[in-house]
Amino acid sequence: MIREKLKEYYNVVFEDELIEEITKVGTFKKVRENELLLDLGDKFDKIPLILSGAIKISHENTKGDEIALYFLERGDTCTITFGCGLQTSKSKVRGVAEVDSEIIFIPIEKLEEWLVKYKSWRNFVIDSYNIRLSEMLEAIDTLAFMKMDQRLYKYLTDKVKIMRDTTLFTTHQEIAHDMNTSRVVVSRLLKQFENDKKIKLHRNRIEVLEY
Amino acid sequence: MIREKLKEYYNVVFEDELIEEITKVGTFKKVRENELLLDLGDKFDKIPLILSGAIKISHENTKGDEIALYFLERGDTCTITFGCGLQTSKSKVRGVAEVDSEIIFIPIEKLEEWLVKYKSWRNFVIDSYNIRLSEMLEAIDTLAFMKMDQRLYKYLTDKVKIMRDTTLFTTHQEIAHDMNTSRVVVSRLLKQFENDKKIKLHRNRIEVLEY
DNA sequence: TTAACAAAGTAACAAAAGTTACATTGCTAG
DNA sequence: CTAGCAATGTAACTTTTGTTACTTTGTTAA
Repeated sequence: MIREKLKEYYNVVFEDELIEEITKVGTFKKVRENELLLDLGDKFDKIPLILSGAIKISHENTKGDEIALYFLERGDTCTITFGCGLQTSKSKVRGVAEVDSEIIFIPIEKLEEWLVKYKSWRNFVIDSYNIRLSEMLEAIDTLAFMKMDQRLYKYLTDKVKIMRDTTLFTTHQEIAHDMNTSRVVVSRLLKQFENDKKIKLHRNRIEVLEY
Repeated sequence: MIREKLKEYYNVVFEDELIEEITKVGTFKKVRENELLLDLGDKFDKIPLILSGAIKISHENTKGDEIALYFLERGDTCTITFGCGLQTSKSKVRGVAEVDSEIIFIPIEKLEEWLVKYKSWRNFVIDSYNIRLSEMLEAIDTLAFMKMDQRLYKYLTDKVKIMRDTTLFTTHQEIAHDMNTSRVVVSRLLKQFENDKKIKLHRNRIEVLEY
């Protein structure tokens, strides 16, 4: 079953031989929407390969404030956890399934072993790291240079792309939480967007008209 | 000469055989304070190994606003440039020598070649990436959760650690630039810190008393 | 010694974001 | 069909940050 899933989603990415190896040692898991995959402080000794769905990665400081960083999608892996299993260091991020998702987990020991054996794995690891660094840079960009209204609009349009649906099922409170601001601020700005005909507001639901 | 430098700074990190390889293909460079090493959009096909000094890595958006991300020090490499040489992607960051520094440059092709051959290189690359991701996370933390006064104080104390000197030779304008805020805001907060006996202000110079 | 200039100080105001408090609305379980 | 409740709307206010404009202070080169 894993073999079929891999061939479906990773056929161009990995060599046949590597797909066989992953089939041997990988474990497949379906996760439900809102399921917690990885919490802060976890010692995570598996490499996740996302087959389908979306995982929201967020970061929390010592005071308990939280901010959403980025989403993992099909073809992604969570490089930020690569450090968790190897050394004594523990996860600094949280991963929650945004929608029902399918994941294959690979034991962390294979990370290095396969770096030696498979060119496609070397590319995958390096690419994954580079993509993740880019995403972090984008998050920094957003925080450093954008005002709240721009950040919020980016949040909405990014989510539309991830969910592949112009209707977002979420609450103002949840958005505020993801952006580390207050519900009132979000409601105020969303109302502005609605007046500007960029979105349409409903209870528990936002239609994004322009994106 | 490179061999001696490497043995001095990277003896525990790299296997002897790898040090020989680096000696063969690496080029040594001394850079002066304020020298630009890597600019936005550059196609950078070298891996830098920092031997001494400090390189300030900063990020600029399309509008020209800039923000300092972190410093590279002895033992560090700039993983964020690993992507620049390989694909068509170009540098999204800028690197400027904060003080006189010594660097060895390695051709980017060696990145993958040595992943296969040397365990110490695999560890170095993975560790470097993980460290960089951590630093990025810290930058996000600072931007998302801290008020300007805390951010500024962190800026000062971080710099004291990097420079190994409690006296910082800088201007309010330069700090404002690094933090993407205005000079007036920085001056105002610094004056507060001085009143709180945390620092002492001079022209072009700040003494950090508590850190 | 002093003109010139960069750096720093500061007041006054504007804009953005956060907070409090309460009203209104829409959904759902009984 | 309605009580209860979570979600949303909104006003009023505070705090933080940014901006403008002008003054004062060191430093340096002529």
